[in-house]
Amino acid sequence: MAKPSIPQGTRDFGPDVVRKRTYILQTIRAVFELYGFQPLETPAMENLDTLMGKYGEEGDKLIFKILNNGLDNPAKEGQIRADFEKVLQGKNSSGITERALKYDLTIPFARYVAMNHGQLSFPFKRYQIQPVWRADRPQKGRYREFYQCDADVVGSQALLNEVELVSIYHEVFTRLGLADYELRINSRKVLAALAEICGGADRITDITVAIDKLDKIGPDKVKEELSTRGLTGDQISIIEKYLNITGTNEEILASLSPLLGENVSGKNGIAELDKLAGAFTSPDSGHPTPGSRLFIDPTLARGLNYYTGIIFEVKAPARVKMGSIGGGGRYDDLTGLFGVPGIPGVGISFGVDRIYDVLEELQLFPADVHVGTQVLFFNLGEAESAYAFGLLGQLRQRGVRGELFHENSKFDKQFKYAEKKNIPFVVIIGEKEMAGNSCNLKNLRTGEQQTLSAAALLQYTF
RNA sequence: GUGGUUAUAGCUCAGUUGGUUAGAGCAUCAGAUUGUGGUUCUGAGGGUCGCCGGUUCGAACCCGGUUAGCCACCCCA
Repeated sequence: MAKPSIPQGTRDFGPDVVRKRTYILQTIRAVFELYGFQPLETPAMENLDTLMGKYGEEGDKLIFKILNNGLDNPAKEGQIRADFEKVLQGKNSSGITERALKYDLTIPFARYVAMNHGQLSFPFKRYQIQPVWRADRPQKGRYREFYQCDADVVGSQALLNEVELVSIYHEVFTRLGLADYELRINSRKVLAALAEICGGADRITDITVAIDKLDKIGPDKVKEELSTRGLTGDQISIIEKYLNITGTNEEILASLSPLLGENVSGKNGIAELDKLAGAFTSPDSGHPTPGSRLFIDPTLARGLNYYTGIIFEVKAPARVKMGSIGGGGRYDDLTGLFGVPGIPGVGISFGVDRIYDVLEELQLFPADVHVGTQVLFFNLGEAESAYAFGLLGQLRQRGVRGELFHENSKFDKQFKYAEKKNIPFVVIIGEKEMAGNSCNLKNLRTGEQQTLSAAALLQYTF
């Protein structure tokens, strides 16, 4: 038997890692609940045609497809060979594969809303915490199986939703100790206006793909790329002006207006950005005030082309080298893809695995995430352990997490077990203590030891 | 999907131009220590050098392939 292994880009999570991940997930879940979102889960796999074509050309390639069963059925051999020929030509492949692992949580959610819109009361606010899969090559901060935590509101056009989602981001990252995260916002309407002015609405993808790379490749390379994508010198010089816009949020908006304000879409986009950023400038509203962490970034584009309004992207603090740890945006008509038009929505996503890596690197996990067992009873022999076992049972009834060491081993070994499991207290009961109905309680963090009566132990606050 | 790089004990890593029986630290186990660990000392176990093939009298080392990790590109959380 060959050495066992797991598929590329997947991971096992040991006890310590699960505890830390749970800490992150619980923090996010608690904030979602705090804002009135309700849980939803969807299957690991979807029908392939639910997913195909929703994530752009690149996205389609990254969908994990599931092979149909029964391909080795001799009776169907001819048909299957013909189907496989189609696959080789990149055509319809339902004879070979018709299911796939889900690629994100937003499209399955849209599919769910489209299927159940008759039963849902709108606006419907749902959160979803589940793994997704991408057939990407693994590297830093990139896995083939990873968790997303999404919160979406559908059935409402109000900008108040965007405001609340910004508050959620702020609340979560503050609770996680990542107070110096950066939340960048932009509007697809502004980008659409830019495209309309520079060669037409259908150029929006060419333009956004190029300008999104600004901070990575620099302005000259961006101009180069725009040129190879067929934009004229005049158009590029408008985009150059657009890219040169910097400053505070107010300054950026003031510079955008003369450039795009004549365009209806541009005007709307600018007004929405203004309203959203302005919602957090009043210090005594009682709500989280992420004003200082909220940056309008005209170069933010985001790849998913179903976004139509405000778009979000969260960047880890600059002191760690990690890309985006969250993102989202408004989409006018996601369920329209599934035959139910007219349901607008807006949502955000947290990338738990990347957040984990960031917290690890910055050592921001609280020390007590590792505490499982609170108290360990030493095993000093048959009679002693039977006595200890009784006390342990009573403590457990009080909700104290405890264990009795499984064997009468050397102290050394029992201490090391406690240390390894990060158990803060041990109880040592020998012949003497048993006879006196007492016990020794040792705090391993401080090294202090006290002798208590059995009754006092049962009342002790661990 | 493209490119670079790495793979030696449970972990972190040495290993000379290719040369006899592949090493260290930590960890584990046993003992010094019969009821108070983390210090110290002594000893022990543990490796088909990622996998497959080739060159060679001889391969951990050179060559080809393959798998996996890491990194970058594309793209993205």
